[in-house]
Amino acid sequence: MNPTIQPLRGMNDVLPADMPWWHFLESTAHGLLDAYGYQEIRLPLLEQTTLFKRAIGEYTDIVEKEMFSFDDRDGDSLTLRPEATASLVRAAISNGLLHNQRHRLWTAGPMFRGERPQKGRYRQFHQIDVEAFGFVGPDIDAELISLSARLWQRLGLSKVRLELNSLGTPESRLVYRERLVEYFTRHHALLDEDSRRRLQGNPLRILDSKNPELAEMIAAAPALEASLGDACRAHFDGLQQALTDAGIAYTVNPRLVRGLDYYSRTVFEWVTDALGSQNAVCSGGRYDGLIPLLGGEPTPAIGWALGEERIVLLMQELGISPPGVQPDVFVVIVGERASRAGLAMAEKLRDAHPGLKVHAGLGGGGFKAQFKRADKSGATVAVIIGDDEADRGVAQVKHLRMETAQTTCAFAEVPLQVAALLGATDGR
RNA sequence: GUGGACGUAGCUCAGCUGGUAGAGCCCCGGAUUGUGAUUCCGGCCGUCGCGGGUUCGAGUCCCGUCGUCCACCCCA
Repeated sequence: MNPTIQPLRGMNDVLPADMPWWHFLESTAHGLLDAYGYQEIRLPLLEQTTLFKRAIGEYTDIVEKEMFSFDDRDGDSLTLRPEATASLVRAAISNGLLHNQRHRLWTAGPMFRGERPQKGRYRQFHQIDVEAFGFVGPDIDAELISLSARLWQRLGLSKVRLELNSLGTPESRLVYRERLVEYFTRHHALLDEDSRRRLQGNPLRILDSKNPELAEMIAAAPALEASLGDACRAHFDGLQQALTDAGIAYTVNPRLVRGLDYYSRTVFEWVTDALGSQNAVCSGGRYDGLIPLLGGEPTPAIGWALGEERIVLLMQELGISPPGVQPDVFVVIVGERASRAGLAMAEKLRDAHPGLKVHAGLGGGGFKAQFKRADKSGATVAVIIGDDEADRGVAQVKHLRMETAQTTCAFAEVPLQVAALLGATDGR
């Protein structure tokens, strides 16, 4: 045997056993987005490296050390997208979607970041990403958050809570940033190593520190809220009012700052305590300034992204079982002559009832083995064909979940009998 | 990127101070030769992540490497 090949670090196979949760999440989200009037857009996985440098910020960790970048044959630097927003904005600009227009868009797929893997944090991970362009007011902020809240509700997800903050405008943030740097510089002796590093690059992130020794000093730091302008203040108030109207609970977390540079005003995060340290399952915010940065007409914009792996993990953690995918019918096939008749019967059932889930008991085995498989498959009804039946042109039809007699039917009668038994179960 | 734990059958794991691998589950077959549970019997499955070193001898010790997990960092 040849040596086996290990998968790449942080790159996972999503196995059949987990797919029901993925489908549940994706189909629920898809349905909800449709219902809210959001349109799907599909984007390339590769973009010019410049896009992310400009959008996310040249000096963020993501761009500095986590991107999968490489040169193509022409020497151009390409990057596997580390997030969707930049690509989506680029696509909107490339296709002229931003000329005095409004758009509600969503996309889903894999993202790539070269981080050290951990549970709920992978190098290839999947996001569902929702963005709205051209809406100024806090109403769209509230709609987007309501949409996410409704998604949790539909998925049966508890143990998530909403945290909210406003970062103000880039200008006011700059002023605040200076005050913060001034404050932390004054307390430089108290800062840990990480925070000293952050003081250079992204001082706002110090507010987010998990180090309990810094808690007291951080709590006394100037509050971002105080440097909010009137317009931002009103926007934030409007959002909170709308959320209260919608009955969505939230807490304002003044220390909630985002890792990406492009956010302004509203930022929010759905967090959980159930997944260890990777506690953010969905986060987003407003980024009114990003589009001109990428060469588009100034357009207000807001969006969020959820991590599919984290949601799936959380659903499993909470014991949420997705809708089953059990077959309706299992065709028990035993014997040489039964083999042909069995296959034909499975097809006949599919012809007669297009939506019917039919598993054919291929692969041989005796009656005992076939019935074990039928039982394990979760099928409701078994259609049984042995050599005996094949010779006589009949099949046995048996309900596997109810104590009723097994009946013998001519081949032609089988679809009807099957439908009758399924009807007895769930009113189909 | 930093610190730590770990990597033995498809899965969960055992294997003490080094002497050439075990259990349970799963799967397959059988228990009056055509029917799903339980029980019982039998069977299949591993180059002990990979590479090197020490040793008469390594799953067991050492080094390297790849991967997983946890915390930090970062973030979905």
